[in-house]
Amino acid sequence: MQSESEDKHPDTEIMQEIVQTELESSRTENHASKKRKMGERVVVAVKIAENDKKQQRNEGPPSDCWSWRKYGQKPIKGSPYPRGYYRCSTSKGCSAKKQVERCKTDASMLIITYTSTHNHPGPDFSLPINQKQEENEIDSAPESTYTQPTTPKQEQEAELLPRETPVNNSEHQFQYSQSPFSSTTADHIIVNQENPFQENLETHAGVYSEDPKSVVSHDAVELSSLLKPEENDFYDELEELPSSSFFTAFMRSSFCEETITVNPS
DNA sequence: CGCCTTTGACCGGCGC
DNA sequence: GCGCCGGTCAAAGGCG
Repeated sequence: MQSESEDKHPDTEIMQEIVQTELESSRTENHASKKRKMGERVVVAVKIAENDKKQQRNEGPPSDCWSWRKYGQKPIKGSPYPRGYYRCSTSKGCSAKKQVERCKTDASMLIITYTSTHNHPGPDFSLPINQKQEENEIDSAPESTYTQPTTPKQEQEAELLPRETPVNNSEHQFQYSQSPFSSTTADHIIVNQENPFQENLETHAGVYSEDPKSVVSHDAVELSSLLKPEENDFYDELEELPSSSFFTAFMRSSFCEETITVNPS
């Protein structure tokens, strides 16, 4: 499988996506007690093109501007498809990981779970080396308090949006460090609306910030309709997310190139 | 030669 | 305490 090496030429046709997060930690101790300790997670459901043989046949993860190295694969109980474990190989020491699995009821749907964060700018980023180093230093603290998930989807979405949101310098740098994106991916993305992300921005991001539950459940319905009942608890949890959660912040950052400040402390 | 995937083993968390 | 399960490690082999 050389799908990773073909990363820069994604075949993935992204038709639909649902983004959700889980918060780690003491604040969600009930959840934490149920699941293993894990950092912030961002789950992205990606529908791949039906004619995408590579994606259909195998677990070739949707491409993005990061390079990922597979470090494991495990069959998941209750799912006919294995889950692949990937680690960011763009930068040594980057703790970003992702898990790729298929929706068990819809093989064309990939469930990608991002964990941890990239502690380095994206590969195509035009930041000067010394600036990258600075950011690495800044974010080198293993359990950085302002960790926020970085998803390639985020990058792709951002690329589709007009960059009309200037932010102040330091924040902008951070945003880049957490959410770099490459122009090499966007032209491969086919969406089923003229500007779905713009619409998302208007219809989702705004609502998320006010009432995440309603939107989350709305989106969850779409995916949960594809899932077997036992998978729905996944979304049940989601609905319990605090409204001021990192999820809200993530959604904001996902749909617009705005700086977010995640500072739990 | 370096980087990647594959795959079985290992480990720790969790439920019973 | 035990077994199940998910996540990670690491050796081996492949590929460009």
